[in-house]
Amino acid sequence: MAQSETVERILDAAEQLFAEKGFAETSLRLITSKAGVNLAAVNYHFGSKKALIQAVFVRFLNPFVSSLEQELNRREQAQEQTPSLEELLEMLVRQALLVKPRSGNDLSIFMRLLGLAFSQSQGHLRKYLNEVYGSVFLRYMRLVHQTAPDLPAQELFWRIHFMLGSAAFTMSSMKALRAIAEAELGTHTGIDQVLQLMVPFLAAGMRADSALSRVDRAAVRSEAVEA
Amino acid sequence: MAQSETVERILDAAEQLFAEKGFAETSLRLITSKAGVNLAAVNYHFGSKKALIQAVFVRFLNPFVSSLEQELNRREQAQEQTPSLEELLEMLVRQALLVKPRSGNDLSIFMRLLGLAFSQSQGHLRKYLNEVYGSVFLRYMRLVHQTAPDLPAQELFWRIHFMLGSAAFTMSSMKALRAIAEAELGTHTGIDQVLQLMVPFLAAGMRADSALSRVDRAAVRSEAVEA
DNA sequence: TGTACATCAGTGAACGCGCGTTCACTGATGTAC
DNA sequence: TGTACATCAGTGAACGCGCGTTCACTGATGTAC
Repeated sequence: MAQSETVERILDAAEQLFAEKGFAETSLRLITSKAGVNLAAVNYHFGSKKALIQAVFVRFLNPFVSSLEQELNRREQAQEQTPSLEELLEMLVRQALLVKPRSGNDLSIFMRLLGLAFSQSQGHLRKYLNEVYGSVFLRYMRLVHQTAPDLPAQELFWRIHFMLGSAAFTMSSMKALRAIAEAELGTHTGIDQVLQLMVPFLAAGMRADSALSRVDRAAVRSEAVEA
Repeated sequence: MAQSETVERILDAAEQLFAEKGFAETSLRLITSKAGVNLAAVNYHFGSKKALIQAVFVRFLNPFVSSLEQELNRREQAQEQTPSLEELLEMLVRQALLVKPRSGNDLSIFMRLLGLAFSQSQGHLRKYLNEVYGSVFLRYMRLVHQTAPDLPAQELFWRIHFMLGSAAFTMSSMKALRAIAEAELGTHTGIDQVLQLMVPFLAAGMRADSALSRVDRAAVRSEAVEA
């Protein structure tokens, strides 16, 4: 077998099976038999199952994150005005849709893995992803913060995680939900459409009146009226 | 041991361990040793691990759902006007906070299990919960639909699942997120506060302008102007 | 009142299975002299 | 040009482990006659 075509075959099979069944439920025997390679090859090339999981994520997150980083750089150098929340969310959607399909349903695999990374990750993965991509994530979050400068930090924190939850859950259940929608409503919805539907929902949620500072701002307003 | 105190001890231990580690990662040996009962007792009393998982959910969902059902009945008989979306969401929050604590941190266990039920359920559980609680769920959803009668059915479907995602993710990560918030922001946030923060976020998301019918309604408005 | 039997919660030990990992080995290719 | 050695991708079989489940059994309590 030509120099390490094996590695690619393992990554391809693992990526697809992880997306279908999750990490714990996918055995190395299943991966290697689907890939048509020897069982021991995973530990030979990657060292362990944990390392294989990380390698799968790196392979598909690297293009995504570096393309996101380039867009952030471009915006910074062009000194464009601070993007709106909708623009920021659509930036993510665009990067996601740009991910070059290796096979046909690659986008749905990508979605599901992204969702799993947050909801089913076992600590080691979360820690690893944070080490590798944490700085870009922070940079993006700073821009999100700028779109809601008056929101109390505490409320911003929770709303960001409400958004994250919507996205992670939707993406990890994307395939099933699309099937249900088609069966119950008779409407076929593309993955890109679902992501586009998410943008106004999340943006409106972020823009909702603060539940924490409502009292404060009412006080501020009445002071202004008195003056 | 008095008549089936064993059953309660198993349920208590299982409930807590499932919430801490998830279903697959919690072995029967761990559960029975924490409960101080014999390993074989689980299969004697429940039949299988799957049946134990279902029993755990039934025990804590039954009071929650039947109390929700009573409130729905009460509203229907009093012929109150259709509740607003905020009222509907707060109804859930209230039922959740009402769940009588068996032990100290029972509410956080309840939250986490509810979140896991959606994000980590292995089919058999989802199917079972749908059979048992599906009708109440549908009844509640019909009320949600009434708060947004003009939203296209397709968009309603997806927005409901965006809400579900926010809630499930937040609840299943509640403990970790509250710890992070406390470490990074120095603010202690109660579970009830987090749920209250979620209400305006979700309600605003549901109320956002429809991305699907935007064009249609713009057309309707311009027709009205012309007339 | 006493004896025989049935029921049932609970037990201790073992079973079979699938898992991730390890290990000695092969065979092809490259490198040094 | 030929020989000896090193490197390295890949292999087949086995190892040890923890898992859910099963099974024969115990001992207490209830029931029938």
